[in-house]
Amino acid sequence: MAQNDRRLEVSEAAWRVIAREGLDRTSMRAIAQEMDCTTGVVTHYFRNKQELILFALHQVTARLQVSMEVVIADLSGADRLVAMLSSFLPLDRERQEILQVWIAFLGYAVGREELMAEHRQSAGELRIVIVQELVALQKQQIIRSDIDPAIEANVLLALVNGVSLDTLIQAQPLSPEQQQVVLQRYISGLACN
Amino acid sequence: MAQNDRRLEVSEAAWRVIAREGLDRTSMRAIAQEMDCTTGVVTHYFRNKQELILFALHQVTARLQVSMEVVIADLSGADRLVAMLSSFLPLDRERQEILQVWIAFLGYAVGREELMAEHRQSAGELRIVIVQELVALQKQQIIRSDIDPAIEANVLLALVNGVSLDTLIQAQPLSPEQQQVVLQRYISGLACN
DNA sequence: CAATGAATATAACAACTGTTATGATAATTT
DNA sequence: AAATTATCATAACAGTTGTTATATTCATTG
Repeated sequence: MAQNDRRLEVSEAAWRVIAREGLDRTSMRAIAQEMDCTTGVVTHYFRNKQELILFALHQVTARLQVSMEVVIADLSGADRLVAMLSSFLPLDRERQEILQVWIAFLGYAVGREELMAEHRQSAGELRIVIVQELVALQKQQIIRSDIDPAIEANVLLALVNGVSLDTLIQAQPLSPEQQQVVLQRYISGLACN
Repeated sequence: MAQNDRRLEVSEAAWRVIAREGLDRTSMRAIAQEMDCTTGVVTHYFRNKQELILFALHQVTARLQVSMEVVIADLSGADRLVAMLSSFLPLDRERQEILQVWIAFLGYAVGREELMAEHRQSAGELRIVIVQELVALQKQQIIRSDIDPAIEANVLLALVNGVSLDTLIQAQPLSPEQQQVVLQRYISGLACN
């Protein structure tokens, strides 16, 4: 579908501007300039700026979710959980850009309940996936039975988000290898004695 | 000093507007209106908006740091580390607002290296404090000697930031009690066998 | 080929932004 | 008491914003 492709082009141009210049400097005109065209294109595919922002935010979460499902396709056991969570870490340039855009969106959502609700929506969906994974690992007696999946899912996602943030705000951040080690070590701590 | 008091008033008014309406809607006029006065006050105590933003950001981190030092004053051992890190968790309304403002600033700093450098500055200072604390605990043989303080400090701060974020973006977030349990449990895992 | 509609450009709109200059008033200092 | 300065209000500025309307070009369809 060519229409959808063009919408994606606009959305990705928006990403680039956001990561490079910040969300508040990402105007309709700046996005158009990034695409080497005029605002006519942008306004033709998106009614509002809010519709554009929302679409771009959905693209961020959707892309992460797809890349996760690809990675875990042929894995099982604890490795599978590690891979699931690792797929959200900013291990390469693309995911670093996604993280930047995501943080920009999150900051923008402060004081905007409709946008914050979107974040909670996607975070909630992801949380459910993790909960199910933990339940499955418990049934397989791979992780301890005294773990509450409903809580541990929050902790695991918190660890991933925190480690991701670390790469943004720390002058001496964890290296990609260290990030994965941290995650792996924590999860191996959940294993049956 | 009355001058400084008035600057703080402006800064705190800015906080309230940011948490309520978002950073991009926090204009000079909005801040003035929040103080029930005109922009003359705002411009009199701050040259630029950037100077105001930077001052408010400093206030956020400074307030957190002071409250931390108060809490840990008469503590020692592992409890001290737990208390240090807990003081950054959004356990009450005030710290929840601080978190919101902090996230708004962080998102605003994406694409603005000068502002991001400020974040890295304060994060780096905090990290050093944690590293020193870990070294001290190692010397007292309270935590394991195979732990690398330089890395573990990042992990601990990542966990705190992640758990804090959890309360913002999860529909079913960890309760204040659970947040502290998570932290306490992780730190007790660092103890000497 | 004609016609319909999509795709893009251009321009104008009012609203809002940070900044600055200018007054007016109150407080402090000399 | 006079003078100076801090404090605050008001107004105007140029620039930017999202939005909208209109015009033009192009492709598709009947």
